[in-house]
Amino acid sequence: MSNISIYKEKLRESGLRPTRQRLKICEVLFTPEKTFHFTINDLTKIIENKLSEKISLATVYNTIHAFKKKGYLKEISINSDKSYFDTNVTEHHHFFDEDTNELIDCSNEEIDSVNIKKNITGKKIKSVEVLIKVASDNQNQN
Amino acid sequence: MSNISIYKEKLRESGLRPTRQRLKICEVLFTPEKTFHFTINDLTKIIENKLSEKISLATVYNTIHAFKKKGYLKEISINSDKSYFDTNVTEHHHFFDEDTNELIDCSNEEIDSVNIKKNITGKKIKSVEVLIKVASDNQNQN
DNA sequence: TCAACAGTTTAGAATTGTTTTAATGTGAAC
DNA sequence: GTTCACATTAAAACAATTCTAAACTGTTGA
Ligand SMILES: [Mn+2]
Ligand SMILES: [Mn+2]
Ligand SMILES: [Zn+2]
Ligand SMILES: [Zn+2]
Repeated sequence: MSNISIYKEKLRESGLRPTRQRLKICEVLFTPEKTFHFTINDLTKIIENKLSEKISLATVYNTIHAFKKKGYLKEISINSDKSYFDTNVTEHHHFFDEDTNELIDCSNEEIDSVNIKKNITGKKIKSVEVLIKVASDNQNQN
Repeated sequence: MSNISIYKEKLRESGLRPTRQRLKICEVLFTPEKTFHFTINDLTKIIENKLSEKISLATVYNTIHAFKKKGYLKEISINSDKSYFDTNVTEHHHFFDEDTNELIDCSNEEIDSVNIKKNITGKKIKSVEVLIKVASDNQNQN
C-alpha cells in the first residue's frame, strides 16, 4: 500500500524530479487522511525521529517552497517567529490557540462568508481569511 | 504646540518613566492625526532621518514592546519576515497589498461582523480579525 | 547503454529580525 | 545631593531562513 508511484507521477507532472527526498516528504505530508498544519521544525522532526531519515534542512526548505509554489501547500503567518504551513490548500479560516500555539481549521461552513463593503481601486482580492485567536478562559493575558 | 507634557503624564500613569527616548517615540507614533502601520525598521528610519535622533535599536524594541504591553500598540503578523505594528489599537481588519507590502485599515463598518458557528471547548475568543490580501489585477502571481 | 547536463542535495556560511547581556546612565524619591 | 530601581546602550547571542558552491543524481538522447 504505497503511494510512491502516485507521488512520482504528480511530481513529474509538476516539472519536479521525483527524488528520494521529495518522495519521502510527500509521504509525510500527503499520505495522512486528514490535512494538518506544521512548521519546518515539526517536519524535520517527523523525518528524523519517526522515519529515521536524514534530509538536509536546506532541502526541506527547498522542497516546501517548491510545493508551495505549485499550490500543494499554503503558508500561514500567525506570529513573526516562524512560518506555519498547511496541507489544506482550500481557502479556509483558522482558530489559533494561544495556549498551545496550535492552529485549528475553521471551514467556510462554520463562518458566514465575509461581506466586504470596501474595495481598493485597481486591486484584486486574492484571499479573505479570518483568524480567531483563542485562549484558556482563565488566562493571565498580559 | 508640543504634546510632550501630555506624553509625560501618560507614561507616568502607565508606570513608565518619561525618558527622552520614550517621549521622542511617543511623538513619532501618537502625534499624527491618523493612525498608521509600521515596522521596527520604518520607525528607526523615521527617528534617524526625519528627526536626526539616535536611539539604540534595543531601546526601540524595548519601548515598542512596553507600549504594546500597555495596549498603546498592536502587533500584526502578515508574513513571517518581520512584525508590523499598528497605532490603531481598536479591533479592526486589514487589507494587505502584496505589490507594495502595505497594510490598509478596514473598519468594522466596512465588513459585516463575522459570525462564527464553531467554538473551541474551554477556550475564549480573544480576537477575530479578517485579512484580505490584494494585488494588482494584472499580476504575475507565482 | 551510458555520457552529458540540468536539476537537486548538501553542509556550512551568511543574512535578517529579534532578544539578551552586562555595563553605564538617569529619573524619582527622600 | 544621594540612592536605587529603572532605562539605555553596544555588542553579542539567537533563531529562522536563505545563500553558496561543491558533490550528486534523474533524465535524455546518441
Ligand atoms: Mn512574536
Ligand atoms: Mn515569507
Ligand atoms: Zn488550515
Ligand atoms: Zn490597522
